[in-house]
Amino acid sequence: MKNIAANPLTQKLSAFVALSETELAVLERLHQRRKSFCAGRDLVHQGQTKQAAYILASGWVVSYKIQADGSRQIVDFQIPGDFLGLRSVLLHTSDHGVEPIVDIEAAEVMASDLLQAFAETPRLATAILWAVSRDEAMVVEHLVGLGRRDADARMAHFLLELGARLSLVGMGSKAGYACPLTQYHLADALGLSAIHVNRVLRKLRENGLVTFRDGWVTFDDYGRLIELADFDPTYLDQARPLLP
Amino acid sequence: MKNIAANPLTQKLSAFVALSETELAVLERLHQRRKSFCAGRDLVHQGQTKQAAYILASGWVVSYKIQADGSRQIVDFQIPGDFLGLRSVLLHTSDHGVEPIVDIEAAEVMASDLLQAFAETPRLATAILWAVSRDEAMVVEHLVGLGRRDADARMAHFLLELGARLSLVGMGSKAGYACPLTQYHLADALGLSAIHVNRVLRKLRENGLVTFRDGWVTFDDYGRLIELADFDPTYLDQARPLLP
DNA sequence: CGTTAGTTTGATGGTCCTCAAGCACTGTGG
DNA sequence: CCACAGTGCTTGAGGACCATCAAACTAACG
Repeated sequence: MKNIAANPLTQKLSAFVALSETELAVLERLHQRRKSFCAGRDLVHQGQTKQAAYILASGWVVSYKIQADGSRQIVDFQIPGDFLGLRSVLLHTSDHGVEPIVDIEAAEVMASDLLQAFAETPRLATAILWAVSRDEAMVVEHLVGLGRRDADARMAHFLLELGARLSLVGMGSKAGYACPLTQYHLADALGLSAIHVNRVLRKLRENGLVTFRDGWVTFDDYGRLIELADFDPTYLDQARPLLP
Repeated sequence: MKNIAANPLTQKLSAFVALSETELAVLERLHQRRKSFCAGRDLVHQGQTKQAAYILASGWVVSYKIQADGSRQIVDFQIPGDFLGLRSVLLHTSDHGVEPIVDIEAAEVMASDLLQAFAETPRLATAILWAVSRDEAMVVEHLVGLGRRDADARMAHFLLELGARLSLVGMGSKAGYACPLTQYHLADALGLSAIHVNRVLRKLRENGLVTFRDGWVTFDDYGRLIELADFDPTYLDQARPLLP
């Protein structure tokens, strides 16, 4: 038996599909072309036409769009095990920018690598498509939050979802997680001003729900936080494996 | 030469890929299992576990999520040529509801039909993946609008995007388009109250930008509307075909 | 030890929500 | 034919939520 959680993508997929030796090997092969990028230097520029897709191996990344007036909307954060820039490859042009929040390592994957892997192992293909669909579902949930949740519920939901995602790759639990985001990141993700983010965080902390401080998120009352956020982890937290 | 625009999906894809006879035939075959559904009766319920995917042949459809407090957020509208419920098939459970706005016709497609079509015609597979990626890009743009645009720009952007999509299937132009949506639909899509939607529409109309009235959208000043909305149709309006 | 990035607090005001009510149009049944 | 209910559109008044401006504070870093 190999080391099951050699990389975070494998770990994530293993939670939902029992992977065979062959499939584990294919996943490992996808991780070969490792590259490092340092924090703050855009990995992909908005509007860039030629680029590859990546699998994030370590570190945090942010995907965002800049408006004409200079304001920024963060679409999603990527954590280890997530794909970067898949859509950009298909559209042949990137509609958004991608920036490492901390120094990261990522494996470059060509469209051809992926197609070959799919042809070899159909079950793996299904697992990866599941992961991509899950990412899409998260974006939709994010959209709902921006449209129909007030600032408190939005923040609560965001912190809970991030916690659930991190748990899947062994970087978090119902107690909390390490988090390199600044309040400015939260503001740009949640469609709020950084000032209001600060007030919301204070309120949640004073109400004994969750603490965001010194690069660490602590759930003080997981149950009440879920209630406030109307958080339904179904789409993240598949109860049983999708494939036999 | 066959009738090129036998169905709206073919018409949409033809704008970006020169399709061969074989590919046209495969697309036609996907449309075989036609079904009709009447307005207002949910096609897919939020949380439903078993269902198929569809290609919309005629009519308008809305995808939405209902919150615990009863409020509704519309994620997207589908128009002829669009896919319905593709993600739900992969996730094995629907995270959103799907409701026809008017009486519609849709072709049911099984996952297996799609996979077979992909295997037969790789170029068609790429074209369809492009269409799916474009849908995703629209959801992202919608998210940005909710997070970072004020009500006026949001409305302007929405009406412009819809116009561009409809033009691709021959149902609209830079002059305007027929539109069966109510102001309540707009409110639920844009994260506003119906009352505020009404005021915004009045303002846009009085400023000579766009008129939304009696089931018809008329662009009174396309250029200024684009400027107000910061609308960039790149992601919808591929300048040159993606494939030779 | 000044600079910079990030956090915190206060004051003021605008955007947009909520409540309330009226109007126009359509279809229904007495 | 007319009362009626239902749906969708329109307008007004008051107020909540959150943005903006201004400024102080901390910690890290060269």
